[in-house]
Amino acid sequence: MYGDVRSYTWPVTGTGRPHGFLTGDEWRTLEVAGRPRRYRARQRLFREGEPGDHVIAVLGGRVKVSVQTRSGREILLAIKEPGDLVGELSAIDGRPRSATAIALEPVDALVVTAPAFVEFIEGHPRIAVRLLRTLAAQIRDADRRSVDRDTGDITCRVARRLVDLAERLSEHRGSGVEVTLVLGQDDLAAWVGATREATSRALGRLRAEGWLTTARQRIVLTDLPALRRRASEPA
Amino acid sequence: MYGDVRSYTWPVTGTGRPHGFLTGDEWRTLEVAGRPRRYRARQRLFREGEPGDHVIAVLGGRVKVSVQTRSGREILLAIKEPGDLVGELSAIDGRPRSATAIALEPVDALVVTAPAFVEFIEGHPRIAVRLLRTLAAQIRDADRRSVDRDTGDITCRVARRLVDLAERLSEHRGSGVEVTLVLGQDDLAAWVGATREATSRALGRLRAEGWLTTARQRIVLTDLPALRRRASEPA
DNA sequence: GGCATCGCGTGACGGACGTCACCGCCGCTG
DNA sequence: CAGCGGCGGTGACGTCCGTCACGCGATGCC
Repeated sequence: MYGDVRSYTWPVTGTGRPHGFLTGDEWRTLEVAGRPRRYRARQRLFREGEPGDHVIAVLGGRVKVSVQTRSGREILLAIKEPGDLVGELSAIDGRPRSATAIALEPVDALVVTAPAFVEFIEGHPRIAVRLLRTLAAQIRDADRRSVDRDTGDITCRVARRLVDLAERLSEHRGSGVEVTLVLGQDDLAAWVGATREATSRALGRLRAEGWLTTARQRIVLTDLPALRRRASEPA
Repeated sequence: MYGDVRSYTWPVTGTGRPHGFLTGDEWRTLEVAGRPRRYRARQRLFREGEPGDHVIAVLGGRVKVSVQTRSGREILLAIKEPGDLVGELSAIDGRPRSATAIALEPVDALVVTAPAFVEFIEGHPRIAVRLLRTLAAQIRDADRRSVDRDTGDITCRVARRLVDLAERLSEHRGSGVEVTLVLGQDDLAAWVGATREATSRALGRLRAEGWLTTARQRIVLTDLPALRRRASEPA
C-alpha cells in the first residue's frame, strides 16, 4: 500500500524554505545545528519502534506518517508538508518512534540531533511557544480524526476527506469550479479508515450523483457544495 | 450518558497537589497568577465552541473531556487526573474549545487566565519544555486511540481497555490477583467507541470465558493474562 | 415500604462493511 | 507490439454491530 504514491502533488510553491514554523532568522540559527539531507521518494525516514535521536525539518516534499495494524492495514496519522517537523515527539520526550515516516516524494530536509533540538528550543522561548502551537494543532487534528471516524458511513467520510483536501488545496491555488486531486484509492482508503473496495464503492455512489469523476490516480470534484452537504448528512 | 459517573474512583492519593506537571516551587509561582476554584460533580468546566480564555489545573478529582457527534453519541477524548491541565490548547493557540470538559467528581482546581498562562510559560523555559512533553504524550495517546479503534472487534477493544485501566490502577495500588474497576458500561462503551449493548455483549463473552465478573458499576477482572491475550488476538 | 428510575442483560432484525474473487483497462517495459 | 503488473470497478457472501424493544433486579426517593 502506498507503494509508489506521488499523491497530493500540486506543485510545491515557494523557495523550499518552510513557511509555517520558523522565520528566516530562526532558520539560520537552526541550520547551524542541522545537517541538510535529501530523501528519495518512498524512502523511509524512520520506523516505528526505533530510538528517536533526531528531528527532521521538512524543507520540500511531503512525508507520510503512519502505523500498521497487526492485520496489515495501514492507518494514516499525518501528512507532513514543507515547514513541518517530523519526529519531534521522540526528541521531546525521549521515547521511541511511535510511527513510521516515509517520503511520498523526493524530500529536502534538515536533520537535527535530538539534544541539539532541545537545546535550540530551550534557548529560544518564542520558538518554544510556536512549537507548542504546532503540537496543539496536532492534538486538535487527532481528536477531529477520532470524531470523523465515528460519524457517518463511509460515503460520508470519503466526501468529507475529499472536501478537506480540496480546501487545503485552494489555499495554495485559486478556487476554481473544479478541483482535481491526484490521489490513489488505496491512499484515500487508509485516510478514511476503510478498505479499498468500500472506498471505491463510495466513490461510485458520489459519481452516480454527478458530483465527481474518477480516473486512474485522479479524482475530479465537480460539485463541491453538494459534496460538502453529503459530508455532513446522516444519510 | 455519563450522567452520574463517579468512575475510576480509586482513592485520590496524596496531598491534592498535582504530581505530574509542576514542582512545588513552580506551583507557588503559578498560584499567584491563578484563582482556586471548586467544581461540583457533573458540573461543566467549559463547552465545545466557547472561546478559550482560561486554563484549568486539576488539583483533585477527575475531569472528562469529550465531544458529541451529531447523532448524539459521545466520544471520549481524555480523562484528566490531578496534575493535568485542562483547556490548555485554547490558551496556547487562541482557538475556541474543541471539546467539552465535565467534572466526574468534585474537582479542586486552579483557574489561570490564558494571557497569564502564556506569560508564565514564556517566563519559565523549563516549564515550557515540560509542557511540550505533556502535549507530546497527548499526541501519542490520540494516535494510539486511532489505531486501537481500528484493530479487532469490540470484544478485543473492551478487553484492551480493561487491561489498560487495570494497569494504570496498579501503578497506584499493588497488583493483586483480582482487579476491581468501578465503572459503568456506558462509560466503557464511550471509551471503546461502541454502543452500550455491544459492550454489554462483549462483557458477556468475556464473562462466559470466566475471565471477569460483572455487577452494577463494577467489573472484576479475575484473569488478567487471559484478557491481555484476548486483547491482542485477531479473533 | 412502595414506586419510579437506573443500570444491566438479551432477543430480533437489518444494514453496512470486510473478505474473496474476478475482470477490464491503462501504461509500462522489454 | 506483446505481455504484464498496478489500479479501479463490481459481484457474492458472511458477519459484526447498530437500532429498537423489552424484562429484570437493585437503588433511591418520597
